[in-house]
Amino acid sequence: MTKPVPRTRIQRKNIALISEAALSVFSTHGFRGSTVDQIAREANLSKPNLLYYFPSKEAIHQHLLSMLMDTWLAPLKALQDDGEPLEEILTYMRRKLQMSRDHPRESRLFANEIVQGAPRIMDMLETELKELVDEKAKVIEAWMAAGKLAPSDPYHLIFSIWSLTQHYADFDAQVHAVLGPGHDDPFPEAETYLTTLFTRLLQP
Amino acid sequence: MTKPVPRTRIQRKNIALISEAALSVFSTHGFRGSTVDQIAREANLSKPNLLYYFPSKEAIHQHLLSMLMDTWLAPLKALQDDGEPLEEILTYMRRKLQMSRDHPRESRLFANEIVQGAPRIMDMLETELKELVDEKAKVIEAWMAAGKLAPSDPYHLIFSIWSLTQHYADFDAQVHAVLGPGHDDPFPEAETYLTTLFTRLLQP
DNA sequence: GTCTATAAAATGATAGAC
DNA sequence: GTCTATCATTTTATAGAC
Repeated sequence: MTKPVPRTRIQRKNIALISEAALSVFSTHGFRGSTVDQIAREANLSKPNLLYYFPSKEAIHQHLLSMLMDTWLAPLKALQDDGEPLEEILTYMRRKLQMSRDHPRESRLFANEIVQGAPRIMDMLETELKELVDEKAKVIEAWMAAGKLAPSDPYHLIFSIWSLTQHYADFDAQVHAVLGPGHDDPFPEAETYLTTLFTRLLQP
Repeated sequence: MTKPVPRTRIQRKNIALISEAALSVFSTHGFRGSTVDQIAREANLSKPNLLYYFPSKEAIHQHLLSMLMDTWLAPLKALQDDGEPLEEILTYMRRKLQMSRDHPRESRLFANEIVQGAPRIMDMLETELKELVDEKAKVIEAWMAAGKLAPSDPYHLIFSIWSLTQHYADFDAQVHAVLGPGHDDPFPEAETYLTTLFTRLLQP
């Protein structure tokens, strides 16, 4: 589905250029709403030249999604079995919030795909993502059973961290519309708010 | 932008048919990802017949968005100044969660639009929505100042209710992928989880 | 590797008969 | 009001020169 590993310097450079441009375009307009022309312009390449590196629009999209899946899952992977429970959860939340701030396009790329039923990514959700969440849910459950965290549903706890942190990237347009033009960067306030929220929820 | 008020019975029926079909299609594929043909098929009308009732694809989309904005805002409008503060917030959360369960297409219609930068709806967000949130944020702030709720940021409190409840509609595909095929309806668990969350956060 | 030109299909919208 | 036929444009993708 994706191109073989790039060999030459020029191939690496152009594939990186295309990936960067495609991330901007797909995250803003969704898969169907994006055109190869748009991506080519954004990458400063001609359309046929772009299609020399990827066989189709779908291949670019697939390449992006699988390339970014690791970044997407890294914060949850970093949740440490042997850490201090509440601090581990708060650190996970903060890393996710930081990703929303630093990589909003990546977040919206996945958001677009999932809101539309995840047709091109369902496989990865049912395998990679589910297995990771199952594993970490067990860790959280053990913490709760040991009385180190107040009891609640570990799956919905993870969903709530996703939704609360990704909201500031995915629904950025709405957040800014509601807070108004005079408002500063909402992320510092969000971090304070979410720290309080999870501390009060989880402190035994 | 939208058609004038329908006069005859047949007009009312067909406009309702088209709106229903368009809601399904737009909420699943986004504006650009949807085709007039798809909507027409879903409504059991020919494409020219559909375009007899609406001048363009964009007009159908606009019609839907403004028609549904009231439903979308109703739960927050119902937040009562003179109610018991924690109960009012919990009731608002439950109504939003119920909307995610009963009207997931409406939720995804707005989610698609906002994730893509809200190009066709920004006006409403900056006026109608902002004014309503400003008003209710003041009510919540007054409750906190009076010691009836634990202090926190009222805007981010509202954002958190939106993100947590809409997550179960907008990211439904992911929720089901992670919970697995053997899992029941996640809404009852979600309601329990979110009740605990907001109670622990807000109880003075 | 990159370009111009263009094929082939999809899509939004209209004309005009009934 | 509804249909068939069709136009105009956009869009994905390819051919072939350089």
